[in-house]
This record gives sequence, C-alpha cells and structure tokens, in this order.
Amino acid sequence: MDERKKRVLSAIINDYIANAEPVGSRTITKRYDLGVSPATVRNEMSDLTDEGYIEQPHTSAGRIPSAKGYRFYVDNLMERERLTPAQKQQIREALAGEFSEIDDYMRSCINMMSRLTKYPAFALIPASSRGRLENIQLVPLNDRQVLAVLQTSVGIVQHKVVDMSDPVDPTELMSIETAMSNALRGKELNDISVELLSRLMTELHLRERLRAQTLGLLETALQLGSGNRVFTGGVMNMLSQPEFQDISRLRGLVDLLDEENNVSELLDKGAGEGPLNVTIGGEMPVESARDCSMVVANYFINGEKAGSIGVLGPTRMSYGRTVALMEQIAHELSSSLSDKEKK
Amino acid sequence: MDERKKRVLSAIINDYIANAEPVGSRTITKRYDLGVSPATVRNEMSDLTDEGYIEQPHTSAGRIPSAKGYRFYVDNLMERERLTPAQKQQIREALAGEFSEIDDYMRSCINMMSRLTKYPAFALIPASSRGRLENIQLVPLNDRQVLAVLQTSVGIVQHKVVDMSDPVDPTELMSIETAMSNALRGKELNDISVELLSRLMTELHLRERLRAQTLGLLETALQLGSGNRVFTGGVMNMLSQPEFQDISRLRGLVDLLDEENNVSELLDKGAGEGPLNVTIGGEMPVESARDCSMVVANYFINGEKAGSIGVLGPTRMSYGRTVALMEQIAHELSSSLSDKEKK
DNA sequence: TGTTAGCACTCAACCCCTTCGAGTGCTAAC
DNA sequence: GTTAGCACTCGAAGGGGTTGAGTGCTAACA
Repeated sequence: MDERKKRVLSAIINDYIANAEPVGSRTITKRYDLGVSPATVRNEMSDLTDEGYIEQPHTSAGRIPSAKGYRFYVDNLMERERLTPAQKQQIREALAGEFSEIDDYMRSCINMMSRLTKYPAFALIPASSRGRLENIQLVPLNDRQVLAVLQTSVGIVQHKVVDMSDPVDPTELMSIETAMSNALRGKELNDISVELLSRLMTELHLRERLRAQTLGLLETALQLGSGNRVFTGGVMNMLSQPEFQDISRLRGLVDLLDEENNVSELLDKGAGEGPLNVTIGGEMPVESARDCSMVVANYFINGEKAGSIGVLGPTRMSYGRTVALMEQIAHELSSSLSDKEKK
Repeated sequence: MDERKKRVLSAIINDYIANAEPVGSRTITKRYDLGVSPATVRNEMSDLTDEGYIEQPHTSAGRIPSAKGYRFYVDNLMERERLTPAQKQQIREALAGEFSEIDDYMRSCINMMSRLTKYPAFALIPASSRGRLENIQLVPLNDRQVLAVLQTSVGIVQHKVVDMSDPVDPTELMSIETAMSNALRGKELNDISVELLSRLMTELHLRERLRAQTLGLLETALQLGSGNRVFTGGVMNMLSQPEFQDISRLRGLVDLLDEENNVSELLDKGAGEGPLNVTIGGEMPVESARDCSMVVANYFINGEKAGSIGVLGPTRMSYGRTVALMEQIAHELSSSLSDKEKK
C-alpha cells in the first residue's frame, strides 16, 4: 500500500472515529491536508473499497472502515496519543493508594480506567497467578467461627470468615495453624491442592471429625479450585456512545457483561502473549460483542505475567488514545504491584 | 368518591400500568367489566379529570393517572398481589444463605430484590444502627500490618487490615486488645467516639507515638464517623421499562444512582416511620427522580428499626406486585437478622 | 500516465401534506 | 341517570417532493 493510500485510509478512520458518520471524499480533502482533489481521493477510496479496507453502507453514502481496515490501522497507521499530565496524575493517584486488600486495589484501578478511557473497564486475576503463600493464621472468633487470614507474596492479605459446624478448641486450632504455616509457607497458592492438604492433615493425628472440618476450612480460605477473579466497572459509559443509543444493542451488551464468566472469557482470549492486544469487531470470541472492540493489556509482577486489564468499546473506539492509556496504566500497575511484593 | 368512580379509576390505572399507553373509555369497557357504556365511563372520566386524579396528554388521547391518582390508588384501591411459591422460595433462599459478612449478605439480598421486582434495588444500613460491639481482636500480620476484627451484636464480623507507619510489638498489641475489649464490649458502635477511645488510651500509659497509631487503627477499624452504608444493584433493569427507552432520561437516572449520597438521601427520606412507604413522582426529594416512584420498606432487628431496603421504578410501576414483594422481603430479612443476632 | 473538472446518478433525510383512527365532549332520546 | 349519535381534535402513519452529500464515469489537462 503506497503512502498516499495510507494517508487516505488514516484520514477516513480518524474522521469516522471522531464523528461516527460515513466519510466522503470532499470532507476528507477539506479536513485533512492531502494536497489532492476530491476526485483523486475518490479513486483511492474506490481502490480501498475493492481491497476491503473500507465499506459503503449504501451507494450514495460515504465510506466507513471495515474490520480489516481497523486492523490495518491499529497495526500500521495509528499514532498513540500523548497523555496529558492530568491523566498521568490520575493514574498515579489511583495506583498509589495504600490498599491492604487486593480487591479494593483492583476496584480503584478499574474505576480510574473507565473514567479515563470513557469505556467499561475490566480486570482479571487469573487463578494461575495468585502468588506464593507467606503466612496462614487461624483466628478463633467464637466457638463456631474461625477467621482465616492469608498473606501472599503479592503483599496483600485475603481474609475470610469460615463457619464451623462443630465447636473448635483454640489450642488445637493453633497447632494446626503452626503445622500448616510451616508446611505451606513459600508455596505457590496454585500448587496447593486438596490432596496436599489432606496429606498434611493426616500427619497431624487429629480426630477424624476435626480433620474433616479443618480441611473444609482451609479449602474455603484458600479458595482452592476457584477460578479466575473478575472485576468490572463503568459499564454505563456505553450510554454516551452513539452506537448504543439503540437500547436493544445496549441491553445485549449489558447482559453479556453481567455474567462474570463471559467477561473472564473475553479478557482471557483477548489478552494474548504480548504486553498489549487489540481485538477488533469480528475477532471477538463472543457473538454478541461482534460490534465491539477491546484493548487488553497484561500486567506483570517482577517480570511474570500476573493478570490482565482491559476496556471494551465500539469498534469505532479511539484506539490511539485508549492504547496509550492502557499501556501506561498496565505499566504503572506492574511496577506498583512489583513494589508491593518486594516490601 | 363513589364505588363506580373508584372502579373506573382503578381500571385506568391498572391498564396504564400494564400497557404504558393512555387509556380511553372504550378500551375500559371492553377490557374491564364495569356494566356501563363507554359514554358513561366518559362522564366519570371527565369528573376524575376535573378532580385531578387523571390527566389528558392531549385532547384526543386517552387518560393517564396523575400523581394524585396514583397516590389515591396506592392508599385506597391497590390490591397486593399474591406471591407465588417460586417467589417466596427465592426470597427465602437469598436470605437463608450463611454469610459471615454483612456486606455479602446485603448484596445477596439486593440481587434477589432486583431480580424479583425487575427494578433497581437499594439497601441502607444507617450509621445509627450498627449494633453493639461484642469483641475486638487485633491480629498482627507482620510488623507493619494489623488485622482488626470486630464482632458486633448483629452476629456478623467486620474485619479490616490497617497499615501502621511504625513497627508494633505483638505483646503491646495484645495488652491494648484486652483493655479495649473489656472497656468497649457491649457498647453501641454508634456510641463509641474518638474522644472515648482517646480517654481509654491515656489510661494505658503507652508511649506517645504508639498511642497515636493505635488510636488511628481503631478509628479506621470502627469506621467512626463513617456515614450511612449504601448498596445498589440491578440498575440495568431500567433498560426494559418503556419510559426509559429514551437514553437521556436513563442517563440522568444512572448518574443520580451512581452517587451513593443521592441513593442514601432517597432511601432515608423515602423510608418514613411505618414498615413500608410508597413515594410517588413529584413527592420524590430529588429533582431528577420526579418521574419515578419508590417503594421503601424498613427492616427491624428484634423490633428495633435497623435500616431500609427499597426499589425504584417508573411512576407507572406495578405497585400491587412491588409492595407485596417488598413487604415479604423486609419481613423475612427482619426475622433472619433477628435470628442471627440471637445466635 | 496520473490528476482533475464536470456531470449524471443515487439515496437517505427532511419537510409537508393527507389520511386514519382512537378518543373526546356535547346533545338529545330513552 | 344512562346511552346512542355525531361533530370535532389531534397524534401517528404514510406518501410524495425536495435537498444535499456522495459516488462513478468520462474527458481534458500537465
């Protein structure tokens, strides 16, 4: 594709992203300085249409980018927008906050993301990256409830109240705590299986009933077998997108995003291997999101992939802005989490 | 107002609730067996219009209920719908679950409410009713983080990780824990003020710095001075209401409900004194919710008002169904929470 | 050979007008 | 007091003309 054709395609896509309306040859020559007449642009547009980069809704309308066009744009033409100091500031503020619980931290991050990008935002902590276990404490609250406190290498604590069907004895609990702490400390959360726990328990020579209960307790606390964890925010931002003025489309999307599994699948498939991935329209894994695009960035803890964050918008989304924002956010998030881990 | 007029008004409102379209005299005689001709109904409708119970959008349209009409309907004409066994089942299931944390419990309740009523649902735990403190535990996690665990009379545990700027000594922490537990046990959370804590601290003869830090810790943990707590869910249910097909109205409402303060104010003002209260259209305290109605029910723990739950819908909401549901839910919630407290 | 001006053609959007029908209010008869 | 009949109102829906942005083609130009 020659230089001028690229400039024409770029102009069409930029204009369509800005105005959500089919772009004609005259509009382009007026708004973008290409140094040629509308007729020439028409010729280029005709070629681009033949090659499948742009489409015509109907004969006498302007052109709109096709999925192929967007793809080419994102891969070759798009320029990342410069972030404003205010934006950088907002990112830093949201991530600098001292949250002692990973959930709060992720939620704060999500909110910032959707505020900045103006699109719904998501975060995924995959089951496979929950860090190493550093400490287990079992705090008896009363004779029926135990608070299990986990500290992981991410430096963040998860805690959970577990109801026991039988009363438990504090001293027994403490010995279990010590044994478990010693045996499991330093292990990847993901490597701790029910079988492993069960084996450890047997070595403790506990009464049958207590053993069963404690096993249940630890299982709940460690959320063994629990899948990916998903956070969602700012879905309502879709309201301001012209393509979702039509309620039924909006509804379809909302229903999709209400299901955690769907979001998890989207993010998972959209994440890819590299630091940042753009999924466009028809490339979406889920039928009802085919008229959307997604920008997903991975974040890393000390160089290891730890999870992904993403935003969803219309295919007509502002890629240059969104990609720049998401890169920066993922970058800051990675270093912030790596810092926390070191402490 | 005579019997026939009541039946006409009732028919108009029921029909409008069902179909969201102005109701004419012929429609009424066809759909509702009033035993009179359209002309007679017209005469009654003319009277009802004069008295302000119904309105005419324009000369040749049918009538729609006015705020006054709805009010009369809710107070005098409305029949509560019988709940189906399935509905009762859903209510019981959502409330029977064993949640050890009040937040999860309320969220589960909210979800059930909005699923059953098909409207956005809210719950409010007012600052003034957080129960009595039963136990404080301060669990050192590492030299910088302390987990504060509170058990309240509602039988539900709140816990919070607090970051300390200086390292703390576990034995010191334990003595603080004991002192605090003894001094504060049985007190209403609401009666515990920073001043009281400060006084208790002074008696402990701690080092100045540690005292300040521990005070901060307790303050955070007890969320002293924290206001009402608000839970929201199912806002997207509004999408299926014909009055919100217009995106801009929807947007206004979403913006309103995004602000916790607004929701808190709505519920607070809508709750009233009795067990259940209906606020209709113009009676709404907030300008942008004037075309909505709200059904708010209070829930009680051992006879004492503990908070409120509510749903928001169009003024054309199905009052008979919604009121019946909300009464039942508030009732079950009250007894469920009272049970928990006793345990 | 690439670029441009000119021109006929297309088609959605818009406005205006008419028709249609649901609904009303009034009057006179029952 | 109730009802039938009738003229009237007015929004919704449909048809037709106009407008204007946009296209593709052709012929002339550099």
